Amino acid sequence: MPELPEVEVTRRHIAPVLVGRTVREVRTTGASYFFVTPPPRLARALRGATVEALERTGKYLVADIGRGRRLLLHLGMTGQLFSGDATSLRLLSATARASLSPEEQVGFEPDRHTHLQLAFEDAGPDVLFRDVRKFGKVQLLARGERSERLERLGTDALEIQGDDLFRATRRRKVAIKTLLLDQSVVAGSGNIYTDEALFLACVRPGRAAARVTRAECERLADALHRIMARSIETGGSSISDYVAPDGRDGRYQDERKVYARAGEPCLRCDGTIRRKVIGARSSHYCPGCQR
DNA sequence: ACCGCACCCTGAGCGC
DNA sequence: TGCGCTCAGGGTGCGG
Repeated sequence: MPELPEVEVTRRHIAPVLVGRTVREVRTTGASYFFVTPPPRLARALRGATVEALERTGKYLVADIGRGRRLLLHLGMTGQLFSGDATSLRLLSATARASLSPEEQVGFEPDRHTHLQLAFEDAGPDVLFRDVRKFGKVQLLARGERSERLERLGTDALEIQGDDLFRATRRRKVAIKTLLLDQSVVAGSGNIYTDEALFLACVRPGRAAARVTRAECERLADALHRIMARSIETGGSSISDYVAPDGRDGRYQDERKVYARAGEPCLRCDGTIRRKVIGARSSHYCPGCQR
């Protein structure tokens, strides 16, 4: 489940493989929910284009493909953007994984979940975008075309200040967890890191947003920065499908304190981590430390 | 304006 | 062995 840190790690790995290269050939799967821009039009625009830059905004990757055009990429829940020479068992189904050792899997054969494949004019590796559940998105923006998706986004999670959070929470009855997941408030937040930030800031996820104090908002902003910066350093969390573009797994999942630890002991007090559904998302917290 | 919820999609894991 | 069920939770959009 890629959140800001996974998207940023992806950007840092894939930018050197993408920027400065000219697309020779584009392969796509058929029209679907995944393609905001219909595949034929996307392929026409990308062929011959040179990638000038790759930036991140919230969970979106935005590629400058020249002549004012931009390519928007979102990894959704199961999106994997990687280089054709990557090696990772995580790129395979569990059944295929069970029958192969890491040494046996070299490179990657595009499967039916590989929706976009770019080959380049130089002899270097292809760039592939695979997404099993197709919650990801690919969208071409023409010169000067505005993007509602990008305009909707709030302050980047790495930049957000306690005061921004405090103002956003006033008179809001929703759970603080739900508000933190709102991309128009905190761009780049996701289920794992909001749970971790709420734990670090000692705020219970189900509490009404309006009841969170200014001091707690300060702690939450600080916690988001620290947790996400640390996750980027360690290569992100590889809990289910996430894999870095070089095929390596992240290691942040080893540092998480509450996410997917229901029933296990709290690392700060003698309590037990609990799981509760808030806003249709599972939340993990320590009832002892988080008030 | 705000809130809760259904929906998009596929695969893993479970009970029977 | 396989069927049917639930769960995963990113984002959008709709009805109340």
